[in-house]
Amino acid sequence: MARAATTSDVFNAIAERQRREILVLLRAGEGAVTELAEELGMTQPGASKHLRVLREVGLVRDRKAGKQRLYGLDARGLRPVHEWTGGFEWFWNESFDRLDAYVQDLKGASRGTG
Amino acid sequence: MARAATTSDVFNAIAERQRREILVLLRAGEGAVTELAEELGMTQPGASKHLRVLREVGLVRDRKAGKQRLYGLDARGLRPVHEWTGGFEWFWNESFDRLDAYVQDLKGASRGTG
DNA sequence: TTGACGTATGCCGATATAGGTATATGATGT
DNA sequence: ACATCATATACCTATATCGGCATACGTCAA
Repeated sequence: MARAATTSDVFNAIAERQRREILVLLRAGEGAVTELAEELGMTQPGASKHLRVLREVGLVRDRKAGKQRLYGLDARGLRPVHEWTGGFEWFWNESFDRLDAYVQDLKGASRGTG
Repeated sequence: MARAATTSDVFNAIAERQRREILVLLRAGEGAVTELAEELGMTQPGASKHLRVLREVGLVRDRKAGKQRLYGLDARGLRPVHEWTGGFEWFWNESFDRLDAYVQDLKGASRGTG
């Protein structure tokens, strides 16, 4: 079995750095495919394919504007990712409470582990 | 070119559902490979491979405990993901300010887009 | 219709994956 | 050393990727 499709999940969609960069760019406002491609230093088909993935997971919307097709951010799909990682916030905030002793334990027990 | 390695990035590492489930399980405390494999309904080698990925990106630490090898959560690596997605929080919280008009615009302009 | 522009898709090659099975490695106890 | 248990790795198959190039598709203007 191969890795899950990039379109199966927002997690998979944003695993690609270029796609994350596209999303960041789109925070500034809508952009046409060619613009985005140029700003990210990739080919037009490349940008188009990435935008397709982002569109299929709902992170991006498009509208026609003359000959162009403007892509705009719809970041609501990122919320689950934010919340999921937020479920671990405790583990890096309170890392001096319970976690600290645990980490010390790890370090003492196996020195050349990581 | 293929997709980036799962070990290249925390984003890539957590793109896999089973790995996310492992992390969730480990919130309850350390666990041995066999335990995790059983709880997640996967084979021991399968769990071991996923744990290897998580270890290589630093989301998990291991320590020897007798014959067993206990894996523990080190969720600090999830913080960048949380913060990155947090950079888009504005876009789902204030979606009635600037974004709303924009989305309406999208809906009106292209009905059968998605 | 023709032309020009913008975008999407098809095909290809190379690569890294996830899952399974068998087996090697490591650690413990006798 | 040996047997036993726990874990990691090697090998395999099938698959989905990402990137590039060529080209089809869509849209607008004359």
